[in-house]
Amino acid sequence: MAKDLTTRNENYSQWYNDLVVKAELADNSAVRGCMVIKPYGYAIWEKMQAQLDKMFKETGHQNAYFPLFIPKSFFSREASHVEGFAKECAVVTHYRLKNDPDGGGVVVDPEAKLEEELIVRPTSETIIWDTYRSWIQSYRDLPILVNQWANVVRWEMRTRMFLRTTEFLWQEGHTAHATSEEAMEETVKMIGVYADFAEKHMAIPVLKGVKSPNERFAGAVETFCIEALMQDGKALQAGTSHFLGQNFAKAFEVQFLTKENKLEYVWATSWGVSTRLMGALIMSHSDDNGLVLPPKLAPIQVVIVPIFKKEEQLEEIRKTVLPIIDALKQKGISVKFDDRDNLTPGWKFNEYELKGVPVRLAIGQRDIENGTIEVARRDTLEKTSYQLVDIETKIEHLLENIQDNLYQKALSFRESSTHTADTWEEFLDILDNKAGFVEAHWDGTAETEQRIKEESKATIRCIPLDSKEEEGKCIFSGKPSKQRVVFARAY
RNA sequence: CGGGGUGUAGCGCAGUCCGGUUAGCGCACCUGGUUUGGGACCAGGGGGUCGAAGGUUCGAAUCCUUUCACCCCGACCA
Repeated sequence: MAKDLTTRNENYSQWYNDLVVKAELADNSAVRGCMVIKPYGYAIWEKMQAQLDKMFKETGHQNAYFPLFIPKSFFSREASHVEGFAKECAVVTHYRLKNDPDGGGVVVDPEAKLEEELIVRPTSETIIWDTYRSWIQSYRDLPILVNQWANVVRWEMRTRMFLRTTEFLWQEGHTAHATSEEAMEETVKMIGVYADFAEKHMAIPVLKGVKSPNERFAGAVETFCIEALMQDGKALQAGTSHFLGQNFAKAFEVQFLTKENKLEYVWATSWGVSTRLMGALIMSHSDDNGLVLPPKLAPIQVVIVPIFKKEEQLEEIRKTVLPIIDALKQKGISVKFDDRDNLTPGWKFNEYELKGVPVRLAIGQRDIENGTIEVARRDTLEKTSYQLVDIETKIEHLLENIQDNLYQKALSFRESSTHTADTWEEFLDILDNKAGFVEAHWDGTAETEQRIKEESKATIRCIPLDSKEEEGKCIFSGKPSKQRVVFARAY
């Protein structure tokens, strides 16, 4: 864990930004609130995509693609949906530019005004449900299990790299079902897929739960989420899965004939994760030396740094190392041999630590003579000398060990950062002095939730799926409550 | 939209208060040499409409006016 992360909250944004830039994950761009994802950052995203895509296929889903532009009128079909998104939409009003008659530049051609404005999608429920109407006639057309990889635009007032950008990359699953039960089952299944991905691949423990009505997706009947805890003690919503009921089917008139020849509205779900997961990854594991990547998502899992004085020595190292590289690649491990001669080993060590490469091998004259290689692990920064015999298996196990260790570390951090509060004073004290998750009783009303948010800046992150029934009193109103919910200050 | 800050070489910055040689430093880059087990060193070199526009002045990175962009804090955030 990065030292003093909780005490440097004020500078945490700066620290986070610097890391994103220095590790060459992304840069701010010329466009307000947008960012450039650099090749190294994108390579991590691609690994996430590949794994998620595999998991979607394994659960029976197919990919498809829908338009970027959505006619404005589509948004007004579902009342709470438009209310949720109207404030942050980019709107296309014209389709042409022309030379500025008063100067050298170009201006929007007033002649080219669109009759109906187009909205750059902030999410695709509307355009997809408008399309599904033509795909669905009978129960035999169901279920539809479709996922889209796309970019979306939300004109947020304040942005942060990866966590909240004006344009972001994501996937959005949109499914259509014949029954409520089946749709709910899908919703729960997909939040499970996300939780598995977060824990097994990103090495980030997450709480699975449902959102309070206030925090629900605009247009959803129920929103399931996974919530992760960052090292500064703030929560991050890492993924959501929504049970949409028949809201969108009714809004877009999507009906089907049942076996019994009865006309019924279709049941829907939608679920998504975004490049925000990159932010979660960075903030969960990084330390003062830079990024720490879990082996399963690291574009480079092993880097080999040769230590040499003369070209002949490099040649000798290369001869020793080539079979090792082959053997590692045979095991599906990605290896980089950094034989650049214009940088010193020390420089390279720092560079790869900054970029979070899980395992670093260093080999020089001394090692060649002894038949050894120096192995450094990024998570603990430990250095050990290994015999070259069967090195690929040892590295393979080491990578597994690092993956596991990162998860355990993050888990014990979360556990030690999860507190219970039974009074309002206790609640505020924990938020101000300890941060993290706070388990507390809530009377279940939106009014109380709102007041708590206003007075403490903390929101209900979720009502955990596994939370036990427990009699208690709401920390704010004192009214009776049947279970604890999880509060935190959040991104 | 409020409060604060920053724009000077690819990156990071000094210089601005108090106007005055040819606008400087570190990193990076190029050439040569020595180096290389935790961000090497020496020598030489290239790179700038000082965010933009207007004004004051003999003279503006520096003063005045206007404007743009970005960052941080807040409001906002399925």
